[in-house]
Amino acid sequence: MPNPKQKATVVIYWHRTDLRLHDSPALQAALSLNPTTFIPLWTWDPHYVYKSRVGPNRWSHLLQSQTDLSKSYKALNPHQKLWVVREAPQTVLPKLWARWGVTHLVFEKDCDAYARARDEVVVRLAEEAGVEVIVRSGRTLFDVDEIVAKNGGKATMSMAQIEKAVEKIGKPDRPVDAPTAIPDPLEWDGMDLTGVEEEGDGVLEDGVDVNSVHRSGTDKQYAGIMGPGRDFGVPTLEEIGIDAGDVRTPHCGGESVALRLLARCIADEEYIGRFEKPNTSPAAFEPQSTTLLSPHLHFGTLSVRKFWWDVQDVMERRRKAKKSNASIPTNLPGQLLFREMYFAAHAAVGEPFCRTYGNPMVRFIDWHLQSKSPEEIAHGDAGDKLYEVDSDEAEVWFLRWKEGRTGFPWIDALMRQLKQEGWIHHLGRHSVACFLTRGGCYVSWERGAEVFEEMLIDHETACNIGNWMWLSCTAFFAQFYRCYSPITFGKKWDPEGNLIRRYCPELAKFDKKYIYEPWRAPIADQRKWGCRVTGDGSSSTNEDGNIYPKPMFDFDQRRTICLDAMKNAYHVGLHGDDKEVKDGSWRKAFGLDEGGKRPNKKQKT
DNA sequence: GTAATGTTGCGTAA
DNA sequence: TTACGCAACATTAC
Repeated sequence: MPNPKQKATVVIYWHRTDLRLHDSPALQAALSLNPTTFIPLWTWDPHYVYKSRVGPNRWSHLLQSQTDLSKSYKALNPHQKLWVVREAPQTVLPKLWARWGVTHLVFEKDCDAYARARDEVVVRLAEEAGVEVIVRSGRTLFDVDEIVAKNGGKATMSMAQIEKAVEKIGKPDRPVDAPTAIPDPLEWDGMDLTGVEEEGDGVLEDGVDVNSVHRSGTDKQYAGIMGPGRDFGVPTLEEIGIDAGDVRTPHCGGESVALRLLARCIADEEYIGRFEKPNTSPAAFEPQSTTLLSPHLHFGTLSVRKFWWDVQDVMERRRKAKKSNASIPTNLPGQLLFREMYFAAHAAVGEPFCRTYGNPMVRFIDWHLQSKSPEEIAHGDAGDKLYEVDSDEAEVWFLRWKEGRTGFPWIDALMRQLKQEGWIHHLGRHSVACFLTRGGCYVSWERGAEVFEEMLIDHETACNIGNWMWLSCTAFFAQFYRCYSPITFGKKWDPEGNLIRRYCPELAKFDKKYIYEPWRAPIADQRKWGCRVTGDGSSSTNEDGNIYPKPMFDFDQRRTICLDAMKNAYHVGLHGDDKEVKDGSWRKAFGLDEGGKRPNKKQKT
């Protein structure tokens, strides 16, 4: 119990990447302060909420996770909840410290580039205000800064490197217990922030207005600092301005869901022990072939260390029973190590990690729809598009890819599953990413990463960017001659085409002989099966009834063109931080004309 | 320096 | 089902 003679200990626990109570080292550190007052807080983060595009499915997942956490707090202490404050942390936290008499700020370490910049500001302001800051690692198996240090300060670029680096650190810590009691917040009069939103204008010292979107008037998300009910409640979809009908994912968020899901996976010891990612089917749905735990790792509704150790314990029991386990990197612990690898690479490179421009670790390729430079965008010279439209044809391909109307059913089914449900299997992501970049459209991986960022419920910046680099052969992986076919690859897993029938229902009656290449079906059969293959997919019916688009290009032709172009780009050998990339002279190195168009000549081999 | 290796390719032959 | 050529990258082990 707190000693009444001592100064009150008023602790804000700032939830960000950790919407859970179980195995949270930072939460444990906060509670071990033995607070007289404890305030579990969520601040509306302008980066998460506005800058990055978040689709309805991920929004829904976030709000479900917050609701679940809030309930768990309430179950431990009826006066408690997750207190949601609708303002950017950099501007609102100092106001809260003053108003609530805060002595300590505690949070889980976040090494994403934008988060580090944000947290540096917050920590500096806390020091100025005399608030003690406590930070603990817990989002990853290891402190990623320590991984980077053990890798010689360099980005971890391969499984071998990450394995060596973590070997030097040892085993991840075992999970810590969830709290069994939570101290009270302030009395309501103390919590009430009436008038606080008017204090200050929300602009940081360097002139950056982190709350501009709040006040823009075009966004409904800011209904006062305490929310429309003036009770710090978790926002509703309506408050965010999302139509509930747009939330179509069947996957649910929240710590309690995560722990149930994990327990169900762990109970199947054969599945856990023998799991090998490349042997799980990208075409499986209901049930999917993998664990579906990735969204919970993203929101921190599941502790990655609990996942790791629950799996390790199963494998240990199997070893003792003389049963064999799959090994790194294809097994479950291997999957978690890939996550560490991408986090550590992001931590080592910092802000340029998320793009090509200025990024030393990424190859520069003469993609279509290349990103404009940050300077152009910052100066407002970029116009309405943040990428260069060097080819109208490629932009059409990109939009058709995004909307799932390429005319290749395997690609379209996956992209429609992604849009509807916010999740597709890892190998499905490989298929569509290869198709958009080096194995079809030759469109910049950055365009694809943006679409995934918007649509995936498990979107994790480091993993998403890293995987797009991998698939586009710009970093981590270089065997660009291994190209996924939009026809063969799916067929290998799903010869009946059940995934296609599910997500492209207009093709549901097609014979399996044509399901991956419906344009080859005779017209009479197309009529019989109730869907004509014609047009570009801009509408789903015509006077003949249902229609499905013709393929938007000859894949074999495009594969050859892309392969030659990749060979040439590797020969040119530029990287994101080379001066030719910064000053635009890369076009000359690639033999492109002034308008950036490709001359019709054979590429150098 | 050379050879082996790298979570997850495809098409063809046996 | 397995093996190999395809045309060939980067890293690591030796």
